[in-house]
Amino acid sequence: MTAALIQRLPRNAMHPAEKSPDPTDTKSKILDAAEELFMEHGFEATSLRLITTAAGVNLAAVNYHFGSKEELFQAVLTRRLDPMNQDRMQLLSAYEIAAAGKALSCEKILAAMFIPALKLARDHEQGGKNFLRLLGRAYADPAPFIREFLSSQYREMIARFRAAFSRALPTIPREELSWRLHFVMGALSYTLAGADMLKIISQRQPEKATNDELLLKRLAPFLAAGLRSPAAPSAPSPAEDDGHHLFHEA
Amino acid sequence: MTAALIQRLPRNAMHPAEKSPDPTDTKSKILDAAEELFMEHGFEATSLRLITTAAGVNLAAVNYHFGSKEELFQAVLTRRLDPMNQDRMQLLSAYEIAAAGKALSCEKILAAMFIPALKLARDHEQGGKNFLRLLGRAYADPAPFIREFLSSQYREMIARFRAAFSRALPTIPREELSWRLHFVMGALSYTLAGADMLKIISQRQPEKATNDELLLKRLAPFLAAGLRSPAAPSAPSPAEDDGHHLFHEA
DNA sequence: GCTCAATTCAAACGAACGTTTGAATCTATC
DNA sequence: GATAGATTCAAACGTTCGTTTGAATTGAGC
Repeated sequence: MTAALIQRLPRNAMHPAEKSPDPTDTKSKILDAAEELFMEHGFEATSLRLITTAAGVNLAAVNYHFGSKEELFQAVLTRRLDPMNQDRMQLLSAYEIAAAGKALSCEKILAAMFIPALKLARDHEQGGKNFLRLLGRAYADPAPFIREFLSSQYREMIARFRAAFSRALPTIPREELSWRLHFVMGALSYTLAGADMLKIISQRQPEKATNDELLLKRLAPFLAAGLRSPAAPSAPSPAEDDGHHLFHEA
Repeated sequence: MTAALIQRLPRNAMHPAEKSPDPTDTKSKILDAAEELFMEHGFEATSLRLITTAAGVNLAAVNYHFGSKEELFQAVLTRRLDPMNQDRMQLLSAYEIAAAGKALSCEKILAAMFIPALKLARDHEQGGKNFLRLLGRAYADPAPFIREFLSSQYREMIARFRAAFSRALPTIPREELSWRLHFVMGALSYTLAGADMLKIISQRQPEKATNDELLLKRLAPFLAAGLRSPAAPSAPSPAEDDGHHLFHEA
């Protein structure tokens, strides 16, 4: 049984040279096909046979190059998510340096989050266009290995941006800010994931609806207004009301 | 082969009397177990054997009472979603009548959306507490039958609330309002679905984080501020900029 | 207590799944 | 061109899936 642990993996999987951007090799073909199919059908509903057939490679190639279906999914995510979050943090640092010690505006911080995402949304030659929808769906996936992976991938970036927002909004208590950052991430991921749902709301053809650029351009001011809204009192006794007095009158 | 279409279904599935709230009969036991397990693992990853074992019923009972796994999932959703959306629309109507022709505030309209959801979140005896998380995940599920089902279930309610927001925010163009309503639905569903993700952001134990009541109490003012924010110009030429001038400075 | 329809049950069906295997093929190095 | 490692391949593995079947059980109406 211990012999089963010895996987047969390609050499570069052990100590990867980490430079195989050749879009014609087997690994890249698998990643491209998997990205599109995972986005379309979700993780569980996408079989390895579907992926390998679409990629034009042998079924066993996935287990050979990636080890398992789960590791393939993580590889699909990390290929674009890691550079995107690096871009976000670098952009935020650049803004902070340019501000010369002054606090950034909410819009600037949101721009540092959104612009790297937009770069992917526009990446038509690469499959980056599909990736954001896949990412948005991964957020809501209950599979533990996905949640843990995303958690580890996001931890550093979230911490950086939370500190930036904390400086931009000194009057908002820490806990309230955590909630609002949560809402920001939620609206962003849901918006990127659910272009379909827009049909229900707008009840018109979403011809330009898939234009992620326009979408984020409308989302940023919406979120900035919410972030800046005055902090509500910290709700000392929420235990026993009946739910009909939760919202202050306008 | 046409004989295969003749399903063996219980009598009340044809012309249902629609009143079986007995929580001890087979149908209810299946619905309760399915609600919890679908929430925990998602649709694809939850097997009928897991559900029927948890419910303490025979495997074939699902196909007998509901027809198929997909129809079971729809039954799980519709059992609580339909009454909740009815409550929302009735509450909105009550507010509008009480306002005597005057436009409602954003907070009031959001209250009409959130209070029925809160009622479910507090429903501890029933399994209503789990339902909201299941619903939030269903929003992001790529399965066509889920998307079509949700679309049909939400169409009427969304139309009603869009009209209400349109009256509350006369200065916001129709298209911009559609986007913002989309953001509202996104933040709401994501927030309800992803209690896990909060751990990443707050980096503290979410002891009270699962308190959906507190959660929505913070979400509503955040969204109201976003909804009320001044409408941006309608972006006449968004085609060819480089993404670095999307956000106005503060 | 018999009847008949509704429901439950154990068992099996065929299909599809992720993964593994061992041989075949490719490719660079000597 | 022989060698050795990396990669590809067809085939099969064992498991699990949703669904179906036909008999057993239940329960109300006559």
